[in-house]
Amino acid sequence: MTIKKLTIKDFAEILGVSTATVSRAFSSKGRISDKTRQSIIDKAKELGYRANIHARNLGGSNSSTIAMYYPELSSEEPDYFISEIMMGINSILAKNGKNLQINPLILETPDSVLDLCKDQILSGSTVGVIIIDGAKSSREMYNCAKSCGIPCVIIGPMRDIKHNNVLFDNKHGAFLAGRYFKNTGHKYPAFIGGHLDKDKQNGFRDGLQLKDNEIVKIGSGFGFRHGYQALDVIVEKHPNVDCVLCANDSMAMGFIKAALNSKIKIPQDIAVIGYDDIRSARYYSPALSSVTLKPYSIGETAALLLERIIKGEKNIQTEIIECDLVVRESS
Amino acid sequence: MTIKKLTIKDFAEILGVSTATVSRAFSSKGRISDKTRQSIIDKAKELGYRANIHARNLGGSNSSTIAMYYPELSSEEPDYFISEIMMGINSILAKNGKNLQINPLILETPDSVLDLCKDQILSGSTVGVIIIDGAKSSREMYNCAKSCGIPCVIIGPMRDIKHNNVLFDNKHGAFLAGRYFKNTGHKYPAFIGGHLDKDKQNGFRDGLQLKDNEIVKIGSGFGFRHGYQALDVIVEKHPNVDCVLCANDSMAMGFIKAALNSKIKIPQDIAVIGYDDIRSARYYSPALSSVTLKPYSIGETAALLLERIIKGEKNIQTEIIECDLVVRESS
DNA sequence: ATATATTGCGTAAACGGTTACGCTAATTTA
DNA sequence: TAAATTAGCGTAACCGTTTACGCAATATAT
Repeated sequence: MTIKKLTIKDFAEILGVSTATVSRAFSSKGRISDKTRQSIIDKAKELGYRANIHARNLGGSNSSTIAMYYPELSSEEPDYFISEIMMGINSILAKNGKNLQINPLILETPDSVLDLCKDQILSGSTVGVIIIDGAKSSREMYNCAKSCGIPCVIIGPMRDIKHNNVLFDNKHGAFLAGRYFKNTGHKYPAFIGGHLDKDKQNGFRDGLQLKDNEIVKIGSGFGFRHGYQALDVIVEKHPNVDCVLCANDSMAMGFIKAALNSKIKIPQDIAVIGYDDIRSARYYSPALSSVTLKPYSIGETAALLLERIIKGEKNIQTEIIECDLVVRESS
Repeated sequence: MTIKKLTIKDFAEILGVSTATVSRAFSSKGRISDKTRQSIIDKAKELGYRANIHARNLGGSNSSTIAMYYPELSSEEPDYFISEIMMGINSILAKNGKNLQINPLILETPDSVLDLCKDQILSGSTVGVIIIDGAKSSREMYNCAKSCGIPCVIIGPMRDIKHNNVLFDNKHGAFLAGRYFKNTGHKYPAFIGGHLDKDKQNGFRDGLQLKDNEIVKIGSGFGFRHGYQALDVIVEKHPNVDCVLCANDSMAMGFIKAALNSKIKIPQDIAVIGYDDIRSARYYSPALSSVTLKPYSIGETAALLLERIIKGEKNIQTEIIECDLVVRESS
């Protein structure tokens, strides 16, 4: 049933031209008359000729797929923040005829998977790489791409990388939340988030003008469930907490839901601020206050940046994503 | 800066063996002693030799990337349903050393993009295909994969395809919602959703035991925003509506948010049921009633199915995803 | 008009692997 | 112990492109 693929040789023969001419018709390089090119393209459509991608890449032209690596923090709950970034990236790439290949990097990514990822990069199967920081192995992937000279942009707070990345200042974002709580007269803050959130913790502390030990810290994961469970800890061990910053919006929603279930009023009893401002935040009720990172547009920005690098621009300045506090109903 | 890649020839020469032997060390076919294989693998790790993926594929072995095509209904709002499916798929694939390549099919996908997608399939750049139905061109991609003899599973309500797909019975799901509304004494139903939702509309109608024209239908898109806007239409044109089924959860959340903003009580004034049961549904407040499709596990199921097909199983029965109505606080 | 540059295309050598085939050495069978 | 089989490896053809190079024909400059 599978039809034998038409190769360039067959196709060229039918047309009575050389394979080189056919190849040139589809490439932007090389010399060929417009007339010939057009007639070849037409004929290709008619006969269903398509160049084999692998042969193409082997031959020298370069691939059109971009690899993306993202941390998979939880396997049971989807990460909307990353999903939104991904969609943003893809919206740009698809426009320009590129494909996105996505690779989860779990906390303890097995070597086998890491190997496969490196294969992609090392084999030139990929023209560019976008890494969302967060996994232990993200750094490794970055180094791998770098040492291969493959265009690469990093999304996240990898501070030491000065060029070609899109960075958001989590410390500042959390600072805004802290300052807001202080200004609105809240006294007993809690931070819900994981070990990866040092920046946010510090910013929050500074905004509140408190010491580290004056802030309750709870954290075991990043999903709705973890936010939900955090309420118990607050109720049982820290009942006087009156404001909470969550490291992402999912946790904030989980937390609020648990609070409402326990007849705790949001924001009257506890004011809550989330982080990332995923699309659904404003539709939550109470509408979620959040530090806005605009994940969809982060994705777009990253993709655009990558395309500039691929085109050859050098040392592009890091794009800093402005983060703002959007106060809605939950605080 | 870019290091010259070690080719199989160079590598073989260093080891003092032939390229064939090196190749065999990494493939599962061919005859080679365990001792030689091990020493080659060790040496490869040491020297950093990696086979070029394109050459590999050209030579004859097959790729390890799976292409996924999904409809991009809205470019401004992320589709959590699809994101969750995607994560589910990837969780399985990553475990088995495969990569996922994702390709949005927008309503009017330009030919250029479609071409690129077909390239993937036709060039054998891909071992398998997963299609989420919904875009006009999904069918086209399906036919393309089929005619190339490439393993393919479809997620969605493409009824006429009897084998190798993951199907959910939207008509039944919506029926459950309709019946529930009827049983709980609701009289004036509305359906919010787009033109793609004929099945849901019909099922809803049957569950309600009403005629088509007795149900208000509103719909212009699939995002939070569209749900939000739908409320205006209800308030202005159909003020007696007392229950609403939305074609997905995002719209339901948007709708509820708008209602709450207008002091309309959910579920007392209007009962709302969503569709898909995305992860955040249960954390919404009021917790969203929804027809559960468990998108994450749909993704897992599809990936598992595809792997069986790739392994050679034939005519695997369609996996039917049971849909259930989960009643929470919004209805 | 001739000299020179350019255009359009074909020939054939890469690109970096896989694998059919063949040969020798080791093992099994009778 | 000889014959038959098998295991282990090398040689070289092949996968389907791209592209450097070369040559004629055409366009441009002098």
